[in-house]
Amino acid sequence: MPDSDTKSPEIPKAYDPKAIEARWADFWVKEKLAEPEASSKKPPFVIVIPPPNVTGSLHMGHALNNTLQDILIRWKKMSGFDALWVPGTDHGGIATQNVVEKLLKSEKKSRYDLGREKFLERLWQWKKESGDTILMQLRRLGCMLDWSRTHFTMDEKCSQAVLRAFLDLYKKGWIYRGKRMVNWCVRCRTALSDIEVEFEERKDKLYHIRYPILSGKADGWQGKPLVVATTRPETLLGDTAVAVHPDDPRYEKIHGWWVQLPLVDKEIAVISDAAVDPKFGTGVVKVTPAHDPADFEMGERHHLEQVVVIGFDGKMTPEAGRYAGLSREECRKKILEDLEAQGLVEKIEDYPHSVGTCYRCGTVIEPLVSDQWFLNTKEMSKEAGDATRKGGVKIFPDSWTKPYLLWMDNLRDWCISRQIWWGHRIPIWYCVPGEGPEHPSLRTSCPPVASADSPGKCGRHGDRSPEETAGQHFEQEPDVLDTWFSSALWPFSVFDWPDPVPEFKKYYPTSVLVTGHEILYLWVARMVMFGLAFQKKVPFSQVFIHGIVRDKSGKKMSKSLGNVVDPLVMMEKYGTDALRFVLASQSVPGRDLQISDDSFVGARNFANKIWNMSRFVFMNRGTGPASKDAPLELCDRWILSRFQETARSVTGSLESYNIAQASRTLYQFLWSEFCDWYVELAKARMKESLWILEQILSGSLRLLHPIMPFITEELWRGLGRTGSLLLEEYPEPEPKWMDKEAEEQMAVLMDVVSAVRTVRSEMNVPPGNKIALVLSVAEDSQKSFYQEHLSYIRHLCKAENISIGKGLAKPLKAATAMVRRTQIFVPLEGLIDFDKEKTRLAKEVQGLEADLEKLKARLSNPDFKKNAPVEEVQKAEARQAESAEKLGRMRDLIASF
RNA sequence: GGGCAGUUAGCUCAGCGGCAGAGCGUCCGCCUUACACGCGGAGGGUCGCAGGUUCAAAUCCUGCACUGCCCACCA
Repeated sequence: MPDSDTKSPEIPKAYDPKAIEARWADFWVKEKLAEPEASSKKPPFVIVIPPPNVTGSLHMGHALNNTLQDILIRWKKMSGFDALWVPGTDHGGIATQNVVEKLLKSEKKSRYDLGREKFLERLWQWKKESGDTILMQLRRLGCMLDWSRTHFTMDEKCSQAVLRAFLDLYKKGWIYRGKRMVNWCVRCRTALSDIEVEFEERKDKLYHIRYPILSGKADGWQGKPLVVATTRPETLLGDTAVAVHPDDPRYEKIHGWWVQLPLVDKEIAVISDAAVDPKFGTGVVKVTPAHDPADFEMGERHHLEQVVVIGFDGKMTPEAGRYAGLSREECRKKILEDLEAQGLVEKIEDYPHSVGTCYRCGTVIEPLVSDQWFLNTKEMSKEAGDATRKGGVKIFPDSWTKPYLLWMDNLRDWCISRQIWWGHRIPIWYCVPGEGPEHPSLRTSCPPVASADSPGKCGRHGDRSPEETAGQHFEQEPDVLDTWFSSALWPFSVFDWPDPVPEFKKYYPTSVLVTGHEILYLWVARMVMFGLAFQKKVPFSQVFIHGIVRDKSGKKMSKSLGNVVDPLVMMEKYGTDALRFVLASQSVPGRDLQISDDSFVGARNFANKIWNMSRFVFMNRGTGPASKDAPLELCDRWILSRFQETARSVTGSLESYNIAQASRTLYQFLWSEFCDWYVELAKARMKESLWILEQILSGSLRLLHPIMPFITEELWRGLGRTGSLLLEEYPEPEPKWMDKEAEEQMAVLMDVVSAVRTVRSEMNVPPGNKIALVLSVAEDSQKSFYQEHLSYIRHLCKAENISIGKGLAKPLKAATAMVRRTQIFVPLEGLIDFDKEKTRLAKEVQGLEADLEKLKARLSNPDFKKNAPVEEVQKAEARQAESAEKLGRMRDLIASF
């Protein structure tokens, strides 16, 4: 018996991804297959990568995001498009600065110890190491990125784009500086925008605190304190009023009274404001204008004093008197102790509520008043919303359109300044006299100057004599821009705007943006706004939103939870194609992905199955030439038809971004149809089948290539082809090979074979034993059909001496007896009851016909078309077409019996 | 408080008007000359609950329950 391993020593029995992956990844780069053909007449298909932050290495979310993009790029390239995928990385603002600060911490240093310049040097050094790692890892994933266009959000070109964009917006008056309450992270020591705050549900306490009443002797209030409810007793030190709802009958007599602020020698007024919810707590609220956004606004309305008791470092300020220097948490504890001591705590309730935290470090946000730069997005967001409503930006799945528009329509001004050092320094210059407060704006009375370079003079001092302006110099705004500012320019900064490369016209707007829903507002919405503002065109016409990678139990993967599945480890262990297949086959539109270590085994096995199926074909090529001219018989017609249907379905799924469906269709076809049935049948008639085997294999490799590029390239070579699959055409379904009759007939035979196998198994006939088979059919007319395909049944059931008769039905007991003589009797009457099937189908056809009649009547009614909403009419028409098509299919099916 | 998903086999999930499915796990039998990372077979389901529409509902509509996510100045 010839051993297959000695027969083809160069093809190992088990697929070993490691042996080939690096080779192909290099090949694609070396052959410049990812570079577009700008001068070709092919229509462009362009994706710009969501640039990973340079914070470390590739995680599963990156692997998913980039696998999906690569699938689209490869598919479109094979489908005749001029495909371009632009790579790059993001400086990542706070996220990256935090990473380096953590490194410094291990050296027991802070960024202030190093100073701005030295600290930035460290960051650039880190960027160099981390950024290139990520790009290399993307290459290992197989990503067909055009590396010659790699950008970094802080490189020279992107910085030019940021500068230009800032100055344009500043000139329009949309960027302004203002003293506002912002979300302050006391750990990162910077302001954050509203969407950079993440709310976290916490089991907290609601403290009811007594504020003694000082004035008034109206009925019922003698000696009683006013009780306020708060979750933050420590802010009491900054209270400048208490408030009630104007129409609250319980408190209508006490408006304008005075109460004693506990622990502080201070009297504060009772004000009335409609923002107070009478149903909350006691209906009385303490007002701390310096430390709560709602109170801040209330303070503005009532001209209340702002008493800052918590500083930018999260510690109590000197204003907090004897509590100064304590942290927020310590202060709360101390305050409560002191209040208890004075009997001023009425009660403490459990109170679950959500607390704002920093999206980068998780520290509880402190609302603080500070000077910040803001971008008024009113006009931009309106334009962006309208563009989306008009269909200029289509979001898949559509369920995200509504929340996206809701956000866009309710935008408040964007706080774009950050008090960190890593990022684009704001191009504003102040003309200042000399030493003084830290921030240059506090040292000058001159208006700030927006400029690309350090300006030589400001508007006010420009025409004065040098003596008058002695000591005057210019200092740049120390703040940097929110990292998402440069991200919002990404779709055109990668093409070197404001001095774009010549092919910019062809490649902008891009085709599709592929991203997870967690940055829909943070990034996608802002790209649309900036695209319209600076290019007058939306940056992409489609947005493909994929899910978030979660662990086995549905939790988000995070280092702190220790539930991360590292894509690099999985690639190493199971192969990159297996990783890609897992991610692809789990990417159901609108759903998050749940991935665990063992998700990969199935995908690895699938790769191995394809490997061995191909190996089988290769082995048989050696036995003789494939005969193109062998007449096609049923199983050939069947598999050819199934292949066309598979190609049709896969393309359709890809077009609607249903990557999971495309992957599963291919899996099902290759394993359960091609391998399990056709390849088995082919063994009995290799000479006649070889050509079809090769055809289907070659087509399948092409169909599968975008999802599993490595193994398919390797097998393509094994098939004796040269070049890359990327240069081959993506299979299109050919109607001439569609064969409903063959599919129906094969389905019947497959059912028969299954039935026989079941009986064999139930009767404990060893798989190796041949059996004699008696098939009992319902009608004489069916005999010829089975007779004609006896060889299939013989081969797949290991049967010989098959006899077919009509009405041979006997109880299964009889079959048992017969098995002893290795004869199996299989009644087919019950298995495939043609009459019953026909009746069922006839009923369905009747239903469809009735439905169609009704629709027709409705649509031909002129009143309906006139009065019904447009969508209603369209829906009816669509349903009519659908039903008609289905009816046709049904009738064909019945006819095939 | 508002919005959006989800609830289908022991587990993870497809299906989304026309015969309830896959992978994994379980059980039985097989190293059948591509593959034991494999082959054949079996068992396993009131499709969350309650109504409604329909000739026909896991699928469409209404309500409810639970889970998750997003949004909101829950002091």
